[in-house]
Amino acid sequence: MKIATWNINGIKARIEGAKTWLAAASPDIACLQEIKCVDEAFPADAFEALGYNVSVHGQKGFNGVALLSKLPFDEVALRLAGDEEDLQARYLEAVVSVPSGVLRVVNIYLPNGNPVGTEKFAYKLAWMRRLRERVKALLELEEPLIIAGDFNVIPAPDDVYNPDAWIDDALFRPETRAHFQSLVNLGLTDAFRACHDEPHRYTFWDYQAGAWQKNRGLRIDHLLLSPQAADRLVKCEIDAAPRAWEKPSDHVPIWLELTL
DNA sequence: ATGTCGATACTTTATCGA
Repeated sequence: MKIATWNINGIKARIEGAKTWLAAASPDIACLQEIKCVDEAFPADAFEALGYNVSVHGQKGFNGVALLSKLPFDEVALRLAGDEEDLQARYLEAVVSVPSGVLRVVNIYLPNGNPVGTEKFAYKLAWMRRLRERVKALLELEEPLIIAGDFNVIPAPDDVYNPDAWIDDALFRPETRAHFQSLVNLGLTDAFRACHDEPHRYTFWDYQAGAWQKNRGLRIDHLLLSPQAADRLVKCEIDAAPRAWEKPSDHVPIWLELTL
């Protein structure tokens, strides 16, 4: 079973690229972030035509996540527990049935948090604490579980082209990295790092200043696995090719294969 | 290099978020 995550940076602007990539890569489940549209505007029919069931949690203009699955959804949850007043569309959790039992997928668009020192950074850290609480509860189910998405976290200095230039950024602040480590320390496996130890492998290149051409990127899109999922991990790859396409997202897909 | 992109609005050029 192949599971992918991709911050597409606007589904209206990216529908052709998304269809092209999905048709070629054919993941069984795809987690999309930053769809930047309301539920009614999401082009579900285009993905249904490719064989996907579609679940959307959108909002006007910003954020927004969607789950595409060739397997039907048994359960869907659209909110991250812990703050009833948080209305930002950044979370979508689903359960599907697989031959070995169930697979649970949590699709997240974790807050960016810049600039540091503002309420945005406080919101990011609070959101990470809420995510940790949810994941802690889910791990007690002892199921294959994947937390996938745009984490807006650079886990280590080897995951950024120039760590010194990023030390004051919300994606790389010590507090951010500590919160991410605390999440992983619940017993999760970073699927990409379980399969690859080479430094400077990226999932994002800024649109500005020729970042893609100069390979000045960040590894901020992640697939974290429960022990039951990690035991079944076969491979995990970043597909950087779409970054060179016409009208690209600034992120590229990352996917993994599990034996389920 | 203040270098780009996507969405929005009392739109045709600004603003915001990333």
